[in-house]
Amino acid sequence: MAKKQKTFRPKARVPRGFRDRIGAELIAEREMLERISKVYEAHGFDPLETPAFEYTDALGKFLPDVDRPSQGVFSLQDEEEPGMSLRYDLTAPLARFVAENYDGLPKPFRRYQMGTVWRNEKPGPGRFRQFTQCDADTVGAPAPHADAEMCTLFAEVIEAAGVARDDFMVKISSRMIVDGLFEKLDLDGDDQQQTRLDVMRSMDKFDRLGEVGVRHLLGPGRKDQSGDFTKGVELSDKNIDAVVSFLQSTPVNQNLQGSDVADANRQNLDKLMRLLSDTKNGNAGIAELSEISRQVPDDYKGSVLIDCSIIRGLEYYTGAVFEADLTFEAKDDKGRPVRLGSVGGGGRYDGLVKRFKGIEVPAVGISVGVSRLLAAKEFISDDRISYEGPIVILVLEKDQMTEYQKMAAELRAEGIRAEVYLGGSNFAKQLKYADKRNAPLAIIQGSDEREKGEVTIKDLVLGAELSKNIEDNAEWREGKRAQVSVKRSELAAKVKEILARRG
RNA sequence: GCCGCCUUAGCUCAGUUGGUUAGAGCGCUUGAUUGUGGAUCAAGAGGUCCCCCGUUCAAUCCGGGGAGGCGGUACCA
Repeated sequence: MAKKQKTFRPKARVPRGFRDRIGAELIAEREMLERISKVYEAHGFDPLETPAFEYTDALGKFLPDVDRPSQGVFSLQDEEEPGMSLRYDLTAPLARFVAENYDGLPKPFRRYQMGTVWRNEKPGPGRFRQFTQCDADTVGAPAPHADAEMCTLFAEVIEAAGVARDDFMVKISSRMIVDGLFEKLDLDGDDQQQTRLDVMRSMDKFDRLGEVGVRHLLGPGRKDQSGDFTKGVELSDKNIDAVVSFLQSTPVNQNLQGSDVADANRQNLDKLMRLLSDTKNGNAGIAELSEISRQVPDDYKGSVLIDCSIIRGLEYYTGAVFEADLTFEAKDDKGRPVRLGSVGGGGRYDGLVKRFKGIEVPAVGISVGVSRLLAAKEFISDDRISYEGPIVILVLEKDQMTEYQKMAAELRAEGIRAEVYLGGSNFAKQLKYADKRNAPLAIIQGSDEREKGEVTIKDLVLGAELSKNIEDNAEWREGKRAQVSVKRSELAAKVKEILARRG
């Protein structure tokens, strides 16, 4: 009783949190990366490539931690010690590279790097487990000059990526002034590390949860709309007031531009002075922020805003922190407002190389989230990113294949994408194929044309335009206005002309 | 990780108060309009009703578990 053997068919599916990308999206990303790296190179940064894998112990200062075993990192299960993991950012590999090659590198060492990173986290909308980052860092240069350059660089890069200057803002703050705040609140004891972390986490949510939400988090705790409860930090009312007041140094939801930014920065620094001038860290932080913003070139002063609610990388950054935010309003397909938010971050991390070398090496850098920028650009320009397919040369007579290939070669020689139809279908199907490929033109040579020494060039874009006003099939077929016949020898020149006419 | 909602054709969704052949629109395939995309017309393909277990004479529908998706929240170097 031979039962039919069931053949195993794996389910064809992309792994959770990952995605396939094709055509237009890849081309758009490639162009954006090219423009970004041009800016980095113009500033003197050299390209660097490091492998996708690093030894796990090189990856981060939280890894492999006891209480959080490799959380968020894809690791190989292997006998090998210390084991390898996919990099989750480009900064840790940079620190490793600098430590490994320290003696031979020019100092300061300035490199940019674009590459894929992986994070083993729960995916969300616009949030994937594999994505591209584009970083620039200066290693071995102290504040504030290098920090000021990073602010300018950030603005230049985002502008180069295609976002208008009024549509984004580089926000800066400093970990030192937050430390100043902790001094002021008597939270600077060695035994209060955890409290400081919790307070910073709460502060980081200011833009999303607002004053009320943050007050709950700092106090008794907060219940979200699904009924889930987040434990609070249980600060005193007086301290909560102080933290909130600190966060509100910069007015939120107010689109500042140009000289307004300079005013806001001045007011902000004044306020910080009143609040924190009697603290050691606060003073140092204020001086540094003030100097950084002073050193930003006039041209970009309107794009660099001091904003104390910027927190970022809790245990990571030691000085300035940056964040690039999009400031324009966007709506999704259903007309609901969309929070576009941050398209990049960065800051000063003076402790990273120390993990490897034991010596303090000051470093500062930025990281641009390329996919976020791409998504944002789709909101800016309403028309979807689309690109033209190749010109398709139809095959009407199979024995003329060599001739068709010759036509394609002639077009390619002029720098025009062209391909000969390689399927097995009839005329109408071939045109349908060309249509689906988004081909601008189709090249037609059947026996009629061949005998006259001609080719027909059909303008598919114009044809689609004309068809809108035609209901009748006979008229649609007869009215061959969207095509011209030219001498065979003039093919390439004529195609070029038609494409140029359209722009 | 935690909380809530959802899962029926390639896509968007109907539907079955538990019953034999599960539907629509769009898309797709084929054909007609004698060598022209669109429109029109005709025909057709496509489903383990997310998966597993249970209740039942009978489960796409009820119960339990799991997976995936969406939203919120936590973490985010």
